[in-house]
Amino acid sequence: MQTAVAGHVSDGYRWRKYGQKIVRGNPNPRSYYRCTHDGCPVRKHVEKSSYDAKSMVITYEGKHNHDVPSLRYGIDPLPTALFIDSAPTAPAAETLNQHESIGDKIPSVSNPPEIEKQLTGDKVLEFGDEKGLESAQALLSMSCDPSSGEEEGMKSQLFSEKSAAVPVQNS
DNA sequence: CGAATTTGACCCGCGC
DNA sequence: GCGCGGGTCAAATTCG
Repeated sequence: MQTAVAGHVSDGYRWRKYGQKIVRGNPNPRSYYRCTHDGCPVRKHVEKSSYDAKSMVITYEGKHNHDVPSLRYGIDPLPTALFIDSAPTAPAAETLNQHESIGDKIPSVSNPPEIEKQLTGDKVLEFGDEKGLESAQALLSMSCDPSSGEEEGMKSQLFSEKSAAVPVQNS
């Protein structure tokens, strides 16, 4: 599954994975993506929540200085699928400390995907387990897309020129 | 053939 | 001053 992701437009933009690393406090690997667009400095870090494999933390750095390459995905607002927390990574890290030995428990807990079904709606359900990650990125990114973005309030949190970590719940 | 993903190693920064 | 962690870059391999 190498050439599947980049070619795939998760949020209207194309991302090239340039690295992956296991970070302390998270049993799950963190993936590093960069926008493949010419001259676009945007970077994106994607990692699963430390204790909830169904939650994803997507951190955006920078802002796209170009238009969306292709918008053929019905960019409908999916606020219900978006979970913007004011303190995204912090709680995750703290929670992790409480479960030092959850290394084996996490995978077990990731079985019941019913909760996110209600939260994420239908779109995410179309994706498989791993595909779900991409769907999360799509949902997240679509909402903060500069072209479709209308709510400056939300844009401020996600794009403000700073990094925005957004925990997304999906399967 | 070209583009993208994966894995490993190296470098930089921060904390103790 | 040393150690640890995080992040980025580069090379190799694989798929479309």
